[in-house]
Amino acid sequence: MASTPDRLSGAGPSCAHGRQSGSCAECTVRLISVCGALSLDELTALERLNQPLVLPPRATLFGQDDRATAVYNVTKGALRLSRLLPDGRRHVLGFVFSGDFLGLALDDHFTMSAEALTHVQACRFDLKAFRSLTGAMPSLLGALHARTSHELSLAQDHMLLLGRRTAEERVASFLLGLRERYRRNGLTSATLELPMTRQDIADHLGLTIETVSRTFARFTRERLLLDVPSGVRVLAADRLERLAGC
Amino acid sequence: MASTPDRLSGAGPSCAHGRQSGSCAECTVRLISVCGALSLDELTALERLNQPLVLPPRATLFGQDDRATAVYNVTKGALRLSRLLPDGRRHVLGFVFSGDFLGLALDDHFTMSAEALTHVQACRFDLKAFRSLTGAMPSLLGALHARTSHELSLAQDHMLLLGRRTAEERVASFLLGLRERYRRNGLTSATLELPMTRQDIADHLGLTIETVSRTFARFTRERLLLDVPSGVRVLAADRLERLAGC
DNA sequence: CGATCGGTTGAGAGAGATCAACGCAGGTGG
DNA sequence: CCACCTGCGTTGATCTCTCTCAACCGATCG
Repeated sequence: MASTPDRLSGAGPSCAHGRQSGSCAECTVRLISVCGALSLDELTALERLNQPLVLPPRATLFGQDDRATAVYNVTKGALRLSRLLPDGRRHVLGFVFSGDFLGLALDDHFTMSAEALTHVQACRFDLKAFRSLTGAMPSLLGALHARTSHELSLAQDHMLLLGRRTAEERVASFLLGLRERYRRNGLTSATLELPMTRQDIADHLGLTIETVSRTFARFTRERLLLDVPSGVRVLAADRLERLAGC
Repeated sequence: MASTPDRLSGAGPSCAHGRQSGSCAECTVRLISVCGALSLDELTALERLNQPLVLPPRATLFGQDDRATAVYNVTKGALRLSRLLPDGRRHVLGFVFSGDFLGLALDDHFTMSAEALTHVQACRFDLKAFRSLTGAMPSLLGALHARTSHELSLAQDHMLLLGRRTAEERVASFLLGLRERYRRNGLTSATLELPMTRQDIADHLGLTIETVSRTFARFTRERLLLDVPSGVRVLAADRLERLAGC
């Protein structure tokens, strides 16, 4: 089946997605991104700093403990944010999609790595230049702060999930959260693309790959999900919501 | 249960408490707080907004879903930040001590409640006034952003703990984290005050009260800790660190 | 065609949850 | 002063959900 909008941006023939060819003002992700907080003048200033980049799947945008020299705005594709422990255990902090901003580090060093799950397009901004820009643009700083606060809130939700929820609730909640996110980004398809592996999901939900696999299998067996290539289709969102437990 | 023994008692500005006698410039927690980012002039402007308040133990500073009308800077005591789920499960997001700033909400509504564990003193700032102040003071906004970013980073650490660590590692890591925190606040005693209950710790670490109690008992049995009134004394920080696993 | 990777499934084990009993301190009221 | 209650913590016995270990499948690739 030829699925509807394939990934997160239109992929139209005009190739006007992302920022590769058009200007920031025409950017498809502008309104859902931090850039949306800027005036046209400010946008132009920001645009001068933009160094467009593309990444193939599996490429690393930045690594844990790397020196932070830039911030990024993703315009196409998906990335995985993860932390590795000395003993090999891994935690996937989350996934990053079109319109998401990333790269803010505490003390000029990243505490996580970002790896492309798909073909990725992003705007790169040199950190120093970006810093001086935020200094001159309170609205940009405000937008960044709002975004960070929002992420903190999401992190708190996730802590509750990790600390108090069963495997079933975690997977259901993950799927619904992803759906909601795609929806906010303009993708309303019932088919959930899952660019990440089962292992990624497991490391995100604090489970093992086997438990994730079994839970997906059970959901499919119980007609909550339908397996489709490169993702799943949600058949019974209401029942899934009940399972997720709020 | 949601019974609140003492609701935030009206603390008149004339009362001799809060950060009362001294000025912000002399405040003991200034240097470890957001106020540290301000110039003296800015500090004076902030100080005019300050409504000092005190809370007895068990009092609620603000409740989950309350309308956010103020932000706070804790100058004395400890509070617990928690979220309650419809089904009764609770998650303790963390604990707040002297020098900590709290009250930032996403959309003017809190997503958590804050309850005093001890006698608490805090500076209250009306949200509207505080907002207009941050608008005029980029340095304050920057300090807030830095703080939120730091909290996000802590939340990410905690996610890893909740998702991938054993009960023993969680408790050890909790104790060391608390010790480090006290230390940064100038408290170097080997005795760790534990103003929170075992249940609070359990809800913070994603464990049950029984598991927390058993783990404390094991640590005591193995001479890692010594029970003292209202806390513990760390006897073997090195071994505790090994148990915490980085 | 073997090798590798991602995913699935089964059997058994174990860490932590659950259920239950009990101890102790502080408060309250007779 | 004692009886009673409540909140907090500890400890024991048992259960169960998830992990661990292992085998296997299909797709992809050099």
